[in-house]
Amino acid sequence: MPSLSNIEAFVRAAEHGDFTRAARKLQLTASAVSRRIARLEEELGVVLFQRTTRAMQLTEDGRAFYARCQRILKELEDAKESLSRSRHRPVGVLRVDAPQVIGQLVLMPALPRFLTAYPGVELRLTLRDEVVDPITEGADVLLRLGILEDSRLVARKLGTTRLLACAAPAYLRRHGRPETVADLLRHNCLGFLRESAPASWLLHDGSNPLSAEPRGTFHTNHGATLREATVLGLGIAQLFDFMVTRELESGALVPVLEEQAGAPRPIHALYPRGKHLPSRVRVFLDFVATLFPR
Amino acid sequence: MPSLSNIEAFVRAAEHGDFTRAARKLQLTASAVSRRIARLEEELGVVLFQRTTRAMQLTEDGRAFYARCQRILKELEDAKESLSRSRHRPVGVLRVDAPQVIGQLVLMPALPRFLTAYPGVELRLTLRDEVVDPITEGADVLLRLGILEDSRLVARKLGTTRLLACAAPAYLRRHGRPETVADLLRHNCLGFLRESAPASWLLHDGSNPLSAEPRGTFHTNHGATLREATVLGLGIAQLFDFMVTRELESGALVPVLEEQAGAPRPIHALYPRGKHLPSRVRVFLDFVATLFPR
DNA sequence: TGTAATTACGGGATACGTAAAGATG
DNA sequence: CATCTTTACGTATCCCGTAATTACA
Repeated sequence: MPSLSNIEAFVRAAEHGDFTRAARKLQLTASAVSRRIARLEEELGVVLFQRTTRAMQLTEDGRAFYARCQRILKELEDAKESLSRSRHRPVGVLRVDAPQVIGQLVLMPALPRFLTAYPGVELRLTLRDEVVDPITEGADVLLRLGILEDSRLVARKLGTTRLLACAAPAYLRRHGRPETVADLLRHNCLGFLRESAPASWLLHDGSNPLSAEPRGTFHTNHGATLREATVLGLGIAQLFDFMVTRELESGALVPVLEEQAGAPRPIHALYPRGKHLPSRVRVFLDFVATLFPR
Repeated sequence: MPSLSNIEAFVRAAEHGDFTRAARKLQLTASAVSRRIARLEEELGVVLFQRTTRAMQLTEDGRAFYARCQRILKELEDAKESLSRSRHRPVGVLRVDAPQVIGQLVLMPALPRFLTAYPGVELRLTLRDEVVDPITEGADVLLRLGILEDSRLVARKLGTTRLLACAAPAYLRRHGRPETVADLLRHNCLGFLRESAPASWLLHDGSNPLSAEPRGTFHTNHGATLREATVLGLGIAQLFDFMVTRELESGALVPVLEEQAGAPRPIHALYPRGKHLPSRVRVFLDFVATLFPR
């Protein structure tokens, strides 16, 4: 791999047709430029300049290489330039939209760290589970569970999550522990309300995915509340793993039908395609990427 | 200017998502990779990776920079690759076509140096002054005086030349020295035969270019012979400067009407546009470029 | 607890500037 | 003769590897 500083010396020398002037441009001595080019020639195994002791001109190899190097140097300049635009201290309004459970249970606990690190940022966090048009919503970043196809958006995967059926130990002592999906019919299955109807549980039976309707005595559209109901022993609920990390550790909840749990779903951050991202969006994306285990 | 080795470390690390594996690929230690990336980040003033002590992932800045660097590295690879194809020892038939005077008086004296340097090259040199189609001719390189427009060819400028009116001192003693263009009518002006008619002399009178018909008693289509006729005192002839360097130094010829000499004309080497040049062509182009003073 | 990134340290290679030499227009 | 490239030499810098440290899974 040739060194960039050598290439730079070569390009400047080719431009000026003169090592001495190239050296001035590069804040170096002519001696250094001469040696850089000699090193580059050695590395490439090719003569780049035809020299006399007084002057020099490009060889054909030199011409071909020069044209390419010029482009490469320019592209590198561009790459640096586009980064430098991102070095501003992030400021301004940042609109983030997320599902309630993620917002309340994952985002919120970590937010003080983010807001302290970037005091110039004003975060407007909307939490809701209805699917609305993300663009007309006017959000800068959307967090979404599962797969969302939208060619206007770039999806950055943050991690994966699974729905786990859980229950309180007290509930299981009273009602027994379901061992098959069919057993669920004899249990109080709590559902997450979507469009005012409980959402189906997603499971699988060996090889095939299957869904089961939660026919229990309590349903809510509020994730944290559903979790509390489960902890209190009201029944069995399907909850996202990140919602119950602490409860599983402490034993407040235990998993049920683990082998029949549904497929893992990705968690994505979505943001507009194309144009250069404002700093506040960039740093927020980097921030949320730290919140989900790989 | 960031160092390429740092960029390379960054790209490999981004590809593998892992400093340790990147280090293996690069035949380095993880420590070195870590420091290279740290240096790069410092230079750019930007964080490229989000690290924990056990893992790392790209930041948004890192992603943007990665995409560009990948392209840059690939282009550099290509540039080296195209050079390496030129490292073969030049061999094969090289067809060169040139005007007679250039061939005989400039090329020929230097040819031993070229042919000794590249013993694998078989040079077929055609000398003629008729303008024929250069492509159907099948030449690899054409040397041409003046401007030749042909979009199928690349023109590389080798130098410039001027037509100088010259005469032998003995001739001038006998016939006097012309001081104006009009004086030429009273002199024996020797012409270069083109299409069996003497070519006009190209001069200028102060600001405007003008041509004069050489109405003398000897004309030839053979440059060296025209020069010899002039040295022998037959008359005045317009000769290219490179034809008479030695004669002017030795005093065998002296310039006449120097102020009225025509405009300098470029000397070009022409070769096919596009495709990769064979080594024999490349080295010949570099060789002829040394034959004419800048 | 093991693995992976980081840091401290010492040695060695590398690349610079100064200065002198060589060469060409 | 002046200028530009190259080379010789001494030095300073940079960068690597080894090994110890830290932190996360």
